[in-house]
Amino acid sequence: MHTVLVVDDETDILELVVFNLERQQFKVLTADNGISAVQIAKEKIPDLIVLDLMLPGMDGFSVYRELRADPRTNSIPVLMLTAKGEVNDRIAGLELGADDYVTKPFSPRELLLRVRALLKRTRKVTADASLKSGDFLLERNTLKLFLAGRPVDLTATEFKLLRLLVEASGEVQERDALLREVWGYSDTMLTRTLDTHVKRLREKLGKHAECIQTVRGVGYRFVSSPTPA
Amino acid sequence: MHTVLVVDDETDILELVVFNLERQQFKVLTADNGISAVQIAKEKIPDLIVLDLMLPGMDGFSVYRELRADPRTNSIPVLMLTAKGEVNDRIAGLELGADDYVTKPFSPRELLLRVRALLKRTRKVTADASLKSGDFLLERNTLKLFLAGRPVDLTATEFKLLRLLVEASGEVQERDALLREVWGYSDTMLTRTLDTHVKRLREKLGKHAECIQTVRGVGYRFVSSPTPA
DNA sequence: GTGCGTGGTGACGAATTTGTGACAGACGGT
DNA sequence: ACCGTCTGTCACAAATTCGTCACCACGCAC
Repeated sequence: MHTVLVVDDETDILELVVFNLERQQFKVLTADNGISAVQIAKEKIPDLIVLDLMLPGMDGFSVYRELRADPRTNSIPVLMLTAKGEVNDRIAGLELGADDYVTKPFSPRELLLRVRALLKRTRKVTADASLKSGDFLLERNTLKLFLAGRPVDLTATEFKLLRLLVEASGEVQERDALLREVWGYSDTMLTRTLDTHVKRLREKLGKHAECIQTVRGVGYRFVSSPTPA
Repeated sequence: MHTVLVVDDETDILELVVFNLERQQFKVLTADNGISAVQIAKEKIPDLIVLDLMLPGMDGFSVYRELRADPRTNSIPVLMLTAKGEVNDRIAGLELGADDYVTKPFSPRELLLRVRALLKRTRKVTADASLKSGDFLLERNTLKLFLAGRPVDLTATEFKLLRLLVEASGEVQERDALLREVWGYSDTMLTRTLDTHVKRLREKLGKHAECIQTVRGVGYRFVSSPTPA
């Protein structure tokens, strides 16, 4: 199940819909009027935003720029939608960084297909904007950690470290890379510094300590749901 | 730098080009005639395939299906390209699973932009092409081996060894070569070290142990589907 | 069957790599 | 200056990995 924010002028409302990838159907979840689309996006963090460029009294492009400016929304794929079919406009949209661009008139089916394609493509990247497993919640965007609802204080270094690990969730991050990215280029760091910080992170992660797996001889890896062996 | 395979009829050739994401330029690498596009794709494993549907004497859709049918190419994003501008055709393309669809006439710049967008989106996914064959899935980044879905932890050396074998799937790798590439140049390794590691690998491979065949007097060979012969 | 050469196996100790607790300096706020 | 926190470092413990060896098993030629 995916959440898609549709910023449209057809109905003159902003719709937060759930898109069922299998059944290929939209379903309106909430409909708020008078609230900025950008506002909603930042709160709801949808998986995809369908942005109509022909908004009344509003420049679609500037909405887009706002979305890209905020860390919470800047990685959400955007499908632009417009009546303008001119090549120039299509280029402008794509050049800005839109992930796709559909021009009216289009069949609902085509839009659906493009949405599906986009969701499929970006699922892994955006699906877990915030990682959750049980009482463990790591907000990727704000980079705050919650355990059982309670926020956990992370120091700056721990933050950087955890962030690198989480952003490459599932992949092994080499010790060298971590040292370089967290502490800057330093060959001075020949010691157990990294290990110590990993230890401290694990302490704060409590029973979720296993989420940070050590890969001997290589580095560390973050996994949301630790698989035994 | 990305490799893009362009299957086009404009020039009547198949072009393997390198796409410079920063400078936004294509550059023809090789141009072979008379060779199946699918063939090239399977050999070169490009990062992206631009597929013209209006190939002479050839159905673009069937090329597409062939690409999707092979494990080596089935994860490569495909951008379809055609003169057919009808909605139905666009739907057909997207429905098949194409990652994008551009209709002629289009400005070269727009194509470039779409290519860039696609590469950007799929970079991370395809960059770490994981080796797959049968039940095997060897993820380079993760340093993990999946057997029928279940993760198997490999040590650094085991991984190097298996990787070499799998990458040359089907071919015999000589003992010397393996020793050299895994352990560096070493004539010191006159012992049973390689054998031991092969043994350990086979243990971890479980019932797939037979996939690593020993070729007496020469070396080892990896085969995805061991033939009893 | 016997003998030779090559590969397989289990065990073991050394080497390498990580985890841990403690500690002292640095930094910032009061 | 005082105090608490954050950080890097160290010495040492614990955990794995790795190479080696002795020994066994198998295939092949005779």
